[in-house]
Amino acid sequence: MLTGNVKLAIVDDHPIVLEGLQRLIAHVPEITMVGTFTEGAPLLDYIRTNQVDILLLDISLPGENGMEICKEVKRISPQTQVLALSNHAERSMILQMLQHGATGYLLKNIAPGELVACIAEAQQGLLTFSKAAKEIMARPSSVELKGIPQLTKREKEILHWIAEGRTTPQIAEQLNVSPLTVETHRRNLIQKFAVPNVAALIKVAAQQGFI
Amino acid sequence: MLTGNVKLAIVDDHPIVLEGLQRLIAHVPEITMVGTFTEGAPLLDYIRTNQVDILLLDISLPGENGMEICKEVKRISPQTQVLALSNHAERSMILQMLQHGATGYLLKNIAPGELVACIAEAQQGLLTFSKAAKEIMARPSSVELKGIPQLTKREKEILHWIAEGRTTPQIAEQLNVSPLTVETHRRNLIQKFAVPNVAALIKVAAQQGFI
DNA sequence: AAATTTCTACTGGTTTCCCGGTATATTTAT
DNA sequence: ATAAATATACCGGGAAACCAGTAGAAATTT
Repeated sequence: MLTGNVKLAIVDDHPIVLEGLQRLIAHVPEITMVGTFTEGAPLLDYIRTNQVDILLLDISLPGENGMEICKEVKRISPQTQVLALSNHAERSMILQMLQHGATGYLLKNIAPGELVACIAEAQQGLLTFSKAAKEIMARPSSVELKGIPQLTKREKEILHWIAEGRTTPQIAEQLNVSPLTVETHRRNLIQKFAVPNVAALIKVAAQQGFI
Repeated sequence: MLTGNVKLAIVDDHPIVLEGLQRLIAHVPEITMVGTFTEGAPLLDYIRTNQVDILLLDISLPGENGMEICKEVKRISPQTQVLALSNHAERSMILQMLQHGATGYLLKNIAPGELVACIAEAQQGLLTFSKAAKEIMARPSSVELKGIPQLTKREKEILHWIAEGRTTPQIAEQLNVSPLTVETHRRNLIQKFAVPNVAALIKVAAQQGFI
């Protein structure tokens, strides 16, 4: 599966994990470990001047944000494929990492053989997941789907325009109704989502896929 | 790969596609086609009273929103695995469908054999993609990653609290600074994202992964 | 050391939002 | 047919957001 030589880098704050991965990779001639890092900043420095094909990125570094690092990596070096490596077994976390440009998500309980297979897939420019991650993705948690309010057609319409940045008077004009009507809908939206204002409304509505 | 009997339903507005899929599935004894639909509403009625294991859902139905249908299906019948079937070859579209509870994404140029393999994977409760979709997901478009403003630490902090629904005075108190300072940061955020107000700010910031 | 960026803070004014209510047609569902 | 949900609209008032500026202190970068 692996072709040519893969330059691999790893970021993880646990030295043991770095050790283990290094030993593991040593057995695979097609993979060259070009760098191991325990923090984000040195990694970002490294990729500015060196080629890294695949990055295994622990996204739960203390005091840092794995997503930010991922985004920055892709900004500096778009051809680097980032594989998130994490204990976080939550659907929303996986989706967020993908949104930040990750090309795959591996749970830390991954088997060595599976890891190599995933690296190979990533090298070929393919999305890849560990099996456990695939299982999580196929099981939308009931928490995620619960508590999602039912919106009427009109409410969805108005929600959309609010998210676009239109004010109440502007929306009213657009829909040919009274601003007071639009305001009522807006208030109903805020109530249905149980949030204090539009800012929070847009946040939760976006999270729940309404926008 | 396929075990037992899979109850499959399809939604697609092109009769030809329905025909073709039906023919294709007829060759696979483990899959039973329990329903074909050209609109969302009849499908939703059907799943309210009948078991469907896997749903192939065309997400570009005229006058309907595939995401809404997907979300509704998962609400009514969480055990139904929804495979999005589409021509839309965009990363953001795929992510949105996953966010709405889909368990996989297949591009319409999928090979018959691959389709059956994907159905089998979905049946096992695993996330699944057609190969073309995997390729798209591994190539975050530069457009997506470009045009993303650089935010300072303070701005990120304030953005976060705005999204939580806090008002300017509340944030000021929390951070022990003047409300006027918070307002300045807020205005800088609105300017950096080139949006008219906080509602739009939260929308684009959420889309770009800041929230 | 100098330049740039970031964080801080202000004045004064307009618009919009948000809250407490109430209320009547029109659909939609039972 | 009757009940429930939806879309429409209003009043009054206080709080917050938004606009157009200016500007010094602190931290960072060059």
